[in-house]
Amino acid sequence: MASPIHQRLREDVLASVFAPDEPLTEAKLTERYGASRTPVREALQRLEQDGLVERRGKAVVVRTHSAEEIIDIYESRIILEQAAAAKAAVKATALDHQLLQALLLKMQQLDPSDGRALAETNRAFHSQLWHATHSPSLIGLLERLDQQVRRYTLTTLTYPGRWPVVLADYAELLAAIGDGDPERAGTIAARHMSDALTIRLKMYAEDPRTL
Amino acid sequence: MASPIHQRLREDVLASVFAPDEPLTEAKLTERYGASRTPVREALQRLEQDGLVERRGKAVVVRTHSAEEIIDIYESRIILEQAAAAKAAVKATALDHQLLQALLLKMQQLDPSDGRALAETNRAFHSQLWHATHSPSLIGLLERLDQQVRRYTLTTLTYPGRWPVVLADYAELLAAIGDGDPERAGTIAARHMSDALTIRLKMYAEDPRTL
DNA sequence: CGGCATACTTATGTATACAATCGTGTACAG
DNA sequence: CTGTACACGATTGTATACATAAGTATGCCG
Repeated sequence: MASPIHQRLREDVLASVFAPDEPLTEAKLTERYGASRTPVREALQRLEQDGLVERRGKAVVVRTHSAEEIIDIYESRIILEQAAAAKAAVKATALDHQLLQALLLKMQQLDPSDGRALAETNRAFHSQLWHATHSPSLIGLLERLDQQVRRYTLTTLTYPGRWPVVLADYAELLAAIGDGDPERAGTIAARHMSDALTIRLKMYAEDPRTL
Repeated sequence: MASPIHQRLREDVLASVFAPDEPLTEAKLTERYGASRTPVREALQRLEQDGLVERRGKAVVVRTHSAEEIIDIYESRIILEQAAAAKAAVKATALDHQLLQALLLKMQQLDPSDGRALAETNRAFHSQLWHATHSPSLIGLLERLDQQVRRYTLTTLTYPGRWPVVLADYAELLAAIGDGDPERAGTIAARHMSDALTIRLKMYAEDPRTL
């Protein structure tokens, strides 16, 4: 399914290699990745369907999201994360729980100033949680949403005082999942994501460029 | 975005023109739609990403879902429909509300035995409701889920006694949306979708082929 | 008679040539 | 000076030829 150039192009887009208004001409990408137009076109099409790029007139450009769009995506994600946490509380296996515990432990030992590591491990934790639902459709929907905003690397994790709260939330969440309490797990997850949105909005208010 | 052959192929897949095990070779589709392999390949790729077809070994075949997968998708949809109804109660404009009312009226005047018309109008109602949220992400997620199971035309709408309940549910839902009551709207939508799942499971228990 | 290796057929993956279209710049007219 | 029309250039859309790999049938060996 995933061709090598599709992956490379996606990573480059997510890493903001291309400017928001820079046209991703097939010729340019052809040269960059050393492949012919056919696989390049296929990769572009996939990214378009994933919502990572869009056609502007004839050209394809990296897709940007307005503050409203990001809020909208966030709100949908709150819904889905709540549902996922609740379902994980019911469906998670002992292995799922142990893997999540291991990730949490790892996060507790990270350097809180290393934003990159924080974001990376945090993503892994979420992904693991999604998989603990054993619900392919939920996983698919959440991955889709996540990917659309992944380019906005400015996470809320480095916001002053946020990281310890995140760790506490996760510990609490795992406890609820361990107890098989879907309602509590869902509530915690919803509050957690809702807080993240609040912080993001605060960050945006302080400096709109951080969007 | 949507090329003509992509649309045609999708419609054919949704209309079960191809057998579940029939390999959709590019040559065959090339001949069927009178285009060359390039656009055919692009269409196949899109349908694959939409979850309508899948690669089995080298060949591409229509994707089928097990009972478990359909239940899983349904459960995710319950979540999203509840969220959408709640959000519509907050965001719907007067025009949205009128359009929904008009659709409901149309449904009330339909012949309850015309399963095809029921399914079609019902889908239109849902779609209109989604759009009343004015949330692109929610709309996108719901459309995605819907498309994945649209091929299983056996809707619950023709189940004995179901249709009047559906109409009553929708009337109640519109009242809640008109009152701007997100909680009530969400509850009604969730119950409605949950009932649909229950009926579907009952139908499946009575005759597993109806899946 | 059965299993495995090998050659062949067929379908997909890739590259490239050709066609069509869109955007742009320029020139001319008002 | 501005607006419009036309022509040219660049880029994407389509078709096809070629390369590669997967699946299959056949024949030989155990």
